[in-house]
Amino acid sequence: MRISTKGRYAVRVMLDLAVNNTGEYIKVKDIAARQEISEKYLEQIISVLNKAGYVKSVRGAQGGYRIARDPAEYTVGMILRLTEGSLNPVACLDDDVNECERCDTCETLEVWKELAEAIDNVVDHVTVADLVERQQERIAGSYSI
Amino acid sequence: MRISTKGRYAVRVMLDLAVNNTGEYIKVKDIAARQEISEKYLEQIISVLNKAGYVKSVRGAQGGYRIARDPAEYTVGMILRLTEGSLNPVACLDDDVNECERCDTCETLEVWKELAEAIDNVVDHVTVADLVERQQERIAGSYSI
DNA sequence: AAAATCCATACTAATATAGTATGATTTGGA
DNA sequence: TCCAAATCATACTATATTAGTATGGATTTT
Repeated sequence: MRISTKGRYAVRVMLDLAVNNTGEYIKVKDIAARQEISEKYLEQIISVLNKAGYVKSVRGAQGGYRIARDPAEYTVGMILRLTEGSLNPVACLDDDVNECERCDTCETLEVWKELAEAIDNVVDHVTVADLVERQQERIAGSYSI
Repeated sequence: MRISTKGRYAVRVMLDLAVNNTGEYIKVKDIAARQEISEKYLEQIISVLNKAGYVKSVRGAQGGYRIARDPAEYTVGMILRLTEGSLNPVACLDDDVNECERCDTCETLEVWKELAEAIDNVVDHVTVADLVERQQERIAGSYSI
């Protein structure tokens, strides 16, 4: 029941791009340095975000990435599903995979449904904008100590 | 974010033992047949339940297993944590593993905390007795059609 | 003694994870 | 025009996990 680095890093990339968004394009190298993630691994992850249109890229020197739309439009759930695949705790709940014969009489399936709903309810109600806001609040708070 | 067969089968074993509990000891072979799970794989899983005292065993001919205590005393969460390990979505939340240096300033950690709470809230509030009850209701309902 | 059953451990094939490595392509600037 | 800096694409790898299978020992009833 672990979220892999791929999904977690993707969320951090989106947050990083949102926080550091000035309209300029941001280099993978800079994100990698701030987030302490391997550059090359990050390239692969951000490539997924790029293909999905979550970020915009410019190639060549002075190129980089920026977040495509308003951070409030991206939920953690969207980013995780994109990079991790389904967040359902069992394959029986995935639309495409309905191979299980026992579903009609499977008492545990109901539990996995509740679990899936609980998970969705969290990740689909936190946006990248929320994370930006929380971070700014935390930084503001740390000054007053 | 998938629950493995090990954990899911363990829940089904406990449910099977609860439903079929007559005081007699139940053979792995019978559970495996009802649940359509490999006998040998089931042996490994039930062995974990046995070592934790969730089931009682008797060896030799006419031996088998029975559920140790009242089904209401076993939550799905207990069974999953026993067989799967931590249900936390990230290792940073595990008590023993606190290696991450970034935890103090990690905005995403808060999301994983909320997620962990949501997950716990589901699995810790469904007991094996609940599953037994639901199954009996479903069977009772199917007769009246 | 034989059969049935749990118990213990080793092994394996397939897949996923978390990256590295190599190099091609594009672009701004000297 | 050419170089350096960047994205883009793909292949490779080491490790761990998953989902079992295989082998045989220990125990108990018949």
